[in-house]
Amino acid sequence: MNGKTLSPVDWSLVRAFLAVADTGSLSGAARRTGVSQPTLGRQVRQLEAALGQRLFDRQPRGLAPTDTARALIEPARRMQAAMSEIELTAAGRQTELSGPVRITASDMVALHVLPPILAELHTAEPGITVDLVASNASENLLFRESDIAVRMYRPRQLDLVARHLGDAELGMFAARRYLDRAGRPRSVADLGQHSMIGYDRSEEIIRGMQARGLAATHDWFALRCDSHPVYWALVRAGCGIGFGQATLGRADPAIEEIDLGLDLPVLPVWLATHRSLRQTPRIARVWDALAAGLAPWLS
Amino acid sequence: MNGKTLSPVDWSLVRAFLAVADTGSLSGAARRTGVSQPTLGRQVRQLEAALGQRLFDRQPRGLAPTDTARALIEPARRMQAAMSEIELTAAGRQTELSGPVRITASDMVALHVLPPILAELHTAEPGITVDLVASNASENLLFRESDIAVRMYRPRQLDLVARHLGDAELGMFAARRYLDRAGRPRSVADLGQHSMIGYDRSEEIIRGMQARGLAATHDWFALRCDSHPVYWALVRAGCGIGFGQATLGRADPAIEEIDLGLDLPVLPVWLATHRSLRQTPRIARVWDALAAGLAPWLS
DNA sequence: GTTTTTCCATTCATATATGAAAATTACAGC
DNA sequence: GCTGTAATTTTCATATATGAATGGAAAAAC
Repeated sequence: MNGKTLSPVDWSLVRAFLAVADTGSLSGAARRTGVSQPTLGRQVRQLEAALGQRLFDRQPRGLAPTDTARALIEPARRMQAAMSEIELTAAGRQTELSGPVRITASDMVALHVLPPILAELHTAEPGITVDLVASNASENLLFRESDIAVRMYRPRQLDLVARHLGDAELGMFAARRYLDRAGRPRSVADLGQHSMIGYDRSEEIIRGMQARGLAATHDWFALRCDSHPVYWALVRAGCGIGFGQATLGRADPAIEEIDLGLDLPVLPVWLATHRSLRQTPRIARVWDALAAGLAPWLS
Repeated sequence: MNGKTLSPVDWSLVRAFLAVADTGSLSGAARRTGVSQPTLGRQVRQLEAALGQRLFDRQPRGLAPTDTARALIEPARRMQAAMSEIELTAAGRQTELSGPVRITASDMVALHVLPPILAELHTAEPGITVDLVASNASENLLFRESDIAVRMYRPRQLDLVARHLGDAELGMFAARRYLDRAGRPRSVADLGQHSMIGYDRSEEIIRGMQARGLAATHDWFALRCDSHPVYWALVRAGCGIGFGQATLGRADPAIEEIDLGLDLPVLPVWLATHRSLRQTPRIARVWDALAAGLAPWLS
C-alpha cells in the first residue's frame, strides 16, 4: 500500500472520495453522483494507490473512512467549494438567453403548479431548457445542484438571493363525493366522526391540530401517507378530510372546502438562487416567469 | 457556446485549464504537465463547453485567457492548493520505509556529488526509489513537484523545513595539461595572458571578478558555456582556467588548483522539504543520507 | 435458523480518452 | 513575396475507463 509511482493525482478522484465519504458506501455514492458503483470503487482504489494510503475500511455495511481519510475531508471540501465557485462564476457570466436551467421545487408544487407556468415559459423562450427536480430535500444551491429553488421557508444559506413571493394559504378539503356520503362537519367536534387523512412519519398536521386545541394523535387518522401528491389524490378520491393548499382545492370542482373557523397556518413561498446567477439573462428570465406564474396562487 | 447539458464538470479539466493559463500555450502546458498537447486542447474545449464560456482566444502564438478565464484563475488556484494539501497530508502519513522520493538538485550536484550518495542509499534501503531531477529551476515543493531539494540558497517559501548543511567553497582550477602548456599564473595580473572560461548569459563570474578588482568583461573569456557540467568538462579537458567547487577540483587528479589569494565566495548548501513530509520515514531516511553524504563536500 | 436485504468485487463488451504523426494556420524576418 | 517557425487542429490506431450483469458475503429481519 504505497504509491510506487510519483505521477500526479487525478483531481476528479477527489470528487469520488468525497461522495463515498459523505454517503458511507459505494452504492450510496453511486446513487447520489450518477456514476456507477464499480467505477466509484475503482476510483477510490486508484486514489488510495496514488496517495499511498488506505482511505476506507471495507465493511459489509459500507466503507468506513480511515484516520487519513478523515484528515483529507477538509481540504477535499475546499476543493469542492472552489470548483463550485468556478462553475457559478462561469455560469454567472453567460449572456445568452438560452441554455439549461435547473429548478427545484417540492413535489406538490412541481406536480400541480409549475407545469402550466413552464409550458408558457417554453413557448416564449424555446431556447431555455428546464430541468425540474421534484424533491422535498433542499438541493444545495451553493454546489449548483440547482439554479433556482421554490421553497416553503426562508432560505438562510450564505450567498443566496431570495425573494418572498407571498404566502400559500392552507385549507381543509374533502371530495364532494365523500361529504355527500359522510356528511358535512359543522364544528370542530364533528371531525371526530370523520375519516381524517394524515401523514405517516411527519407530525406536522398533528402538531398543528394540537396547537388549535384538538386531541389529535397518530391514531386519529384513518389513512396516512407521506407523499404530498398521493395524499392529495387520496383526498380527491374521497378517502376523507385532509389539508392542502387553498388555491389548489378551490380550483378543483371535485373538492369542497370545509371552513370551521380554524385559523390554519400559511406557508411562505420563496424563490432563491445563487447571487452569481441572479443577473444571468436566462436565470433572470425563468425567475421572472416563476414569480409571475406563482403570484395567482398566493395571497 | 453554451452548456447544453447540466452535467457535473470534470474536476481534472481545471488542472489543464491552469496549466494552459500559466504557460500561455497548449504546447507549453503539455511540456510542463506531461500530458500531450492535443489532449490539453480537447480538455480546454471540453471545459469551455461545460462552463458555457469561452476561456481562451486562440492565437498563433498561443492561447490568451478571456476575462472569464481570468476570473476563474483564482478559485482554480485554490483548488490546486487544496489538492496539494491532500497529497502532502497523505504522503506525510505514510509509515513505510519504502516508496518513491523525488530529489531536486542543480545539475552540477546531481552529476558529480549525488551518484555515490544515492548508490550507498540504495544499497542500504532498496525499498526506496529515487527520482532525481537535475534542474537549476527551483521546483515547487508546495505542489509536490519535488520531495527534497538541494539548493545553493536559503529557501524562503512558506511551510518549508530547511537546513543549512554548510558551505561549498569555490576555487580556481585548470587541467594540469593546460598549465604545463600555458604556464602557471603567479598573480592576478597574469590571468590576462590566459584562456579563461566563462559563462555566456550569466554574469556571475564577471561580477565576482569585478568586485575583486579585475577588469573582466564578457570578452575577457576565451570560451563561454552556460551549462555547469559542460563548463567543468571544458576545464578538465584543458581549455583554460575556470571556477568550480573546491572539493570537486581538489579530488580530481587531472586538475590543479590555482591559488592567487583571491577570496572567492562560498555557496551555502541547503536541504529543504515540505513540513508535512519531514517526519515521513522514507523522506527522513533520504534526508539523513543526503545530509551525511554532502557533509564531506562542505566546509 | 432461514430468508431477505444490502452492500462490494469481478467480468466482459462497449464507449471514451489518449498520443503520435500529419495537416493546417498565422505571423515574423529577410 | 517567400520562407521559417511555432503554434493549433485533425486523423486514426490504441489504451483506458466505464457500466450492466453477475457473483458472493455479511449483517438484519423474520
